[in-house]
Amino acid sequence: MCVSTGSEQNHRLDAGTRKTILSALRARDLRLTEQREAVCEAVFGCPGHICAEHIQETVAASHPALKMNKTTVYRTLYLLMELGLVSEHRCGDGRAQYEPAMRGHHSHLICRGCGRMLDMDDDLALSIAAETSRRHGFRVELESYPLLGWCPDCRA
Amino acid sequence: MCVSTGSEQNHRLDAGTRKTILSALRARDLRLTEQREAVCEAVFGCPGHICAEHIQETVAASHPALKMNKTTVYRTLYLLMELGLVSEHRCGDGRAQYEPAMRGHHSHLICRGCGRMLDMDDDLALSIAAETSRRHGFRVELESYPLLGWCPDCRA
DNA sequence: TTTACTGCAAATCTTTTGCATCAAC
DNA sequence: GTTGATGCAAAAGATTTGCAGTAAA
Repeated sequence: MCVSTGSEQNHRLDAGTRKTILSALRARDLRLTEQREAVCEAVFGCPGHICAEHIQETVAASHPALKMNKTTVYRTLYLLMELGLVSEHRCGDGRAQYEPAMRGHHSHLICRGCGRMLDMDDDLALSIAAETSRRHGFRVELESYPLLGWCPDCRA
Repeated sequence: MCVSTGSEQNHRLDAGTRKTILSALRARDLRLTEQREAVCEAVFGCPGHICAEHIQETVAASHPALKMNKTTVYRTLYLLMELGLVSEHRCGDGRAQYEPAMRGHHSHLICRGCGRMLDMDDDLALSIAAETSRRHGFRVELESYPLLGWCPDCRA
């Protein structure tokens, strides 16, 4: 199952995001090809998480003329992770989920019922992180990995 | 990588656990074969979580004469889950982890560095759930969805 | 003209399934 | 003897890798 928390948005990358990606690539003498840009559009344009297969489908829909092999999707995701631009979430059914690494500095709650993504209070997130660190020495990455559960509407 | 959080204990099943398993099987007209008993010994004798491959290794070590196919391990685990005796956690690297279901509904921390799965203090998990509910009306499912981050060893 | 990037196919790795055989009640 | 359980091999599904060809600087 691919988790996407709303309608698809296959627009272009916004200028700031594109510039960030471009300079991260340039710093390593790497290139921003059409395929890479299309993968970025899919990942950065998705409001929630997106899996490799869904990325390929999204690109196929928004760039019908562009050849896009599944291997290229995986290689691009790996590269974006190395660059620190995208984070990977391997959980649940065998499919990894991807999302922008810098998506907000706030944490999210994702409802398993309606798929809605809620923003968590920053100080709640901070206190969870602080307490987990204090007790276990473990640094949770709440910004990258949302808490899943049930929203008030779906708790019924 | 198989995650096991302590030394191996390949004893027999304790009488109470064995009886629970036996009656769950009998209630469905199923049998407690040597293979099934050996898988149960591995899972219930492991202080932490154990993966399918590690179960097979454990059984091979403790029951050298017993034939034990990987398929049987998976089928037995599936059965034990159906019976509600074992729970499965698919997270981190592609390998599912198993543990006795009645070992409490505790929550986990998964390290993005080494893939290790740590148990979270129950009262920490409870207080996170309570606070998230109080502030957002959101019921987090920490038992099913672990927190990801970095363990003490990998924080360096 | 060098070096990166892509597509294709094949390989991996974990888990599942089909089927014939075996064993428990 | 039924019916359930196992082993083996092969399939399935997601991801990775090898390699030759393509394209960007």
